[in-house]
Amino acid sequence: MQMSQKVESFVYHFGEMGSKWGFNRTVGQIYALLVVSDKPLHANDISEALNISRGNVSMSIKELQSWQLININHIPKDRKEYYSPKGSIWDMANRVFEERRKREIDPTLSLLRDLQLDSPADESEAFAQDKMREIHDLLETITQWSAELQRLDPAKLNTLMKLGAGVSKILSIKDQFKKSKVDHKNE
Amino acid sequence: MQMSQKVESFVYHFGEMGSKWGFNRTVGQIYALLVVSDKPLHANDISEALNISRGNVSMSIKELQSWQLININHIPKDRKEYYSPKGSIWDMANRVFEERRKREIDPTLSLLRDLQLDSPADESEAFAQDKMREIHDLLETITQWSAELQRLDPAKLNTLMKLGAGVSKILSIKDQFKKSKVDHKNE
DNA sequence: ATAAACTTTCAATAATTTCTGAAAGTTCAT
DNA sequence: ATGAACTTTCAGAAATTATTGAAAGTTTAT
Repeated sequence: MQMSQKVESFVYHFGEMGSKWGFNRTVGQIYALLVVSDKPLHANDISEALNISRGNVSMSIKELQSWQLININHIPKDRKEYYSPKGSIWDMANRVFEERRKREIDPTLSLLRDLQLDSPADESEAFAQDKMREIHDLLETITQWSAELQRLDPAKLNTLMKLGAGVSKILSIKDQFKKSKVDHKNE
Repeated sequence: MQMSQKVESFVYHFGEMGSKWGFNRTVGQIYALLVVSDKPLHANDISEALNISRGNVSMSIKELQSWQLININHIPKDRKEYYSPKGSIWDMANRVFEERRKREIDPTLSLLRDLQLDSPADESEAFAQDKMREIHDLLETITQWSAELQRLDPAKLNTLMKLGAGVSKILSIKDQFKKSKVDHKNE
């Protein structure tokens, strides 16, 4: 399998970035390749296109499955497994956020909760525990927000953004709304 | 310098997690230590508390500076540099988001823009380019949203969350508001 | 100008992560 | 039950990333 110049740039770039997004280079490349392919690919296609060993493809596919990022398809009369990306691009982003949250935020939240449990032994420990609580609260807020954002469908989100209406604008609309209700009462 | 048991757990955990958040173990540990310390620390304090070489402390401090996460303080009559975390916990989170955006999203956006420039050579390239555009749009939306969120002060954000009002709730308020304006007209 | 008290640099080394490929495992048709 | 066509596993090799510590650099006081 030959990649076009464009696809190649994309795939390699995604490989480099992928490692910053929580999975390794190969996993990133494979996923990128699957996303821009107009048909599902089998392991040998992938191994050949990306010049990586068959074993590596197998491991990476497994990793992608653990992130729930791919589907496995079968073609009648063909014993091979064909892989394709699961869901929309928006779904992908959600999965990645979700998975990262599980791996990176949840354990921290749970540790911080534990460390709050018993009371500080002295002044400096009180200070430390206070900071830990701050971080805990922040992480919890972030977690809640991201859950909210995931609940929104992307079309709605996009329309809002395109209108130039950011969160602050929405918040001010909320204020106006409250105000407007008060005005009603005062009429 | 001796760390209390609690601080030690926190610092080591932060070290492990740090590596997932874009900086390495040592950098994470140092930052965590500075955050929970009630006074600024100098390089030897850090080196001793964390059992890492003096050189490593120097490199890591430099890294933290590049993330704009620490302040350098001086104490009269003392030649040493004393380090402390810069800004609030919320500021820290913003810095980390911001820095990661620069390193992880911006380069991708710029590549994807470039790849859109010339028109597809064939059908399959058209498909690929279309997917790339989708990803581009998504990343742009995320970037805009995160910019908006950063503009909000944390207190406001927190109050909103505590009220149980997520984004979707706010959006529905927005709808009600629009509706209410229409009602006015029809009155 | 010197020396003391620091910080920074960087080549060598250590630790960690990723990748390969041969061998073992699985599934299916006959 | 066998073998063909696949996939998975995993020990060792390769690549990458982090750390040390000695030497060089900087700053300040005298």
